[in-house]
Amino acid sequence: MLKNPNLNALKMFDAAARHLNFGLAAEELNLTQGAVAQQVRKLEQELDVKLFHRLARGLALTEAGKNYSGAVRKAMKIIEQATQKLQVPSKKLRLSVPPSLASKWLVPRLKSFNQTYPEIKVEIVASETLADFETDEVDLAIRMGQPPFTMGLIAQPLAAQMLCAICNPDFATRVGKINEVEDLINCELIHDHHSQWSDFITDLPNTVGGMKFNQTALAMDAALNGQGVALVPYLLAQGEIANGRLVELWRNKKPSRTGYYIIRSEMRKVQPNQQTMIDWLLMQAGN
Amino acid sequence: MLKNPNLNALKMFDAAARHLNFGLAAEELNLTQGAVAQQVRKLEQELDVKLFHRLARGLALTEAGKNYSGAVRKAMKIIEQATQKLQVPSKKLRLSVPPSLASKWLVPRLKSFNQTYPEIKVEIVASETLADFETDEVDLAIRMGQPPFTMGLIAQPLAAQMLCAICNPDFATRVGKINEVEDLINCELIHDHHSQWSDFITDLPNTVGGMKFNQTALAMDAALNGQGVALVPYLLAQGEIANGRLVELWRNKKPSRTGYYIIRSEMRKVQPNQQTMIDWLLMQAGN
DNA sequence: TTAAGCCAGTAGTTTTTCTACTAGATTGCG
DNA sequence: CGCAATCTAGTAGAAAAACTACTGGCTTAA
Repeated sequence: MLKNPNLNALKMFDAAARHLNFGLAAEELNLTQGAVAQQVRKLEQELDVKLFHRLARGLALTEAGKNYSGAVRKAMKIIEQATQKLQVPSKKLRLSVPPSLASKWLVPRLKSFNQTYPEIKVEIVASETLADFETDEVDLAIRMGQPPFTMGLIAQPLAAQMLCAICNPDFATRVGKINEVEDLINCELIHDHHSQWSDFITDLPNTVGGMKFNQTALAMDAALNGQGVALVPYLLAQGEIANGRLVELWRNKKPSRTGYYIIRSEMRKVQPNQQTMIDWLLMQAGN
Repeated sequence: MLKNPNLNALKMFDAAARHLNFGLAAEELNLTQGAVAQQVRKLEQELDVKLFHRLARGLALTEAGKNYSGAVRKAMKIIEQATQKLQVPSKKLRLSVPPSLASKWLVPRLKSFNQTYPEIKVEIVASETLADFETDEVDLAIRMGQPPFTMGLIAQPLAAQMLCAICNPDFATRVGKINEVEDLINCELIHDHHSQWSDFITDLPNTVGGMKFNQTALAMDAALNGQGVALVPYLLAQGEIANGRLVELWRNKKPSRTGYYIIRSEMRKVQPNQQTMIDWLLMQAGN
């Protein structure tokens, strides 16, 4: 009662105030003349204020009505604009990526994306988990793993895992040529939190240490630094191998369904921006 | 559809966004939790935008929700304020007065009113007709006449008409003392649009001219100027007679119901401001 | 493990809102 | 002067919406 005008009635008042004619206002709102007249009448009762002079031909705003209509018009405009803005799909694109893929693969290439699509504002969320898909409002994600992922998500392969053993050139000359992965058993092996050495080297002594990192990117940095041999997805090392800063000692060529996947929500349909990003990612990964 | 969110649902969204809790929002709006949740859900469908993250305990605004809520809050505030202002009775008081009464009686005294009641902003509408009571949004009016006035109006006597014949002192000495009104028949008679000389002087020759004005105030001015004798309501001349600038040659002492009345609408009830004005007017008129 | 807090969902009732008309008032035109 | 056009007021009844009262499920805190 105190601060409670019926807002839908207010909208009718606004239309009526603009047209100074219930019929035209009704037309604008896809209603009948009676509906608008009735609502305005009720509004006037509710507020206990006369808003219009009813003339034989049309309406005229009262003093109070004039003041009120100004404010109401302003408020309606704000809502209208905000609503419109809401419905224009945002040009932002939030991408959730594992931290190591972000630093070693995505970020170096992102400049080219920005140059090609300057209108798309990319936001990178470095994250390992998928739980944030909803709450972080991520549009797309890249994850390591193999299908099926959680229910409600759609996965599309980006690149196979293809682990490879890498070290820097100096270290490589020290190791010499190897034939099998097992030959590396006596090198300093650098571990990350996936620590998949044991999948390839049986009888790996627990004691044999080397460093351990919680991120693959850090393991790679250590390898670049000559601190040992790291086992990392080929995708991450590709660049550094090509420019000679890393040497590929071995690569797992066995095909596997495990790999990087582009993940998106089943709920929302793909926006053009998102499709652009997906295409670009696939191209960058060589598909 | 395009620019058509249900505004009442928007109000619920606003409340929910402030409390981040449907239950509390519902309490604020005197509704149940379900009603608010339902409306917000519908609003989200309508806009095709998720506004809240539903968490196990409470709500969190989405990115879109945050933006929208800001705008909506602003709009609601505007409406709230405008509505409040609307319901505070205006401190304005619009008074419709016959032009001559305004210039010769009311305006000279208005200064004292303003000093006594500085918080009341008085607006004078000089007008002869009563038709404007509705469309001009006049709070009170003063009119010459006799009851009953138009239906729907309440009249309260302010002062009797009490016509008097006046001229300036010089002119008065020339005329000399008179016993009856008819003695004035040979003077220059000044007429206004009421032209009531003929009510008192029978056999008034049409030809006898003198000046004619469409406002009593102008007739009075002519009399002040020594251009003749005017017949005006005593109320208007009172001041000038008291200060000696006019001389009263004759006064109609016969009582009559015709006079100045304070008129107000039967519809609206008397506001305190209006009562103040009525009391002040009566006092000024000597009641 | 239980209790409490909070959202989602649903069926059914209550309330509101719309429509379709009719009536009355005023204006403009022939 | 009277007829046609234009508008608003008002009303009853139909249609639509909004609200309540619950139930169920999930999550956190004790």
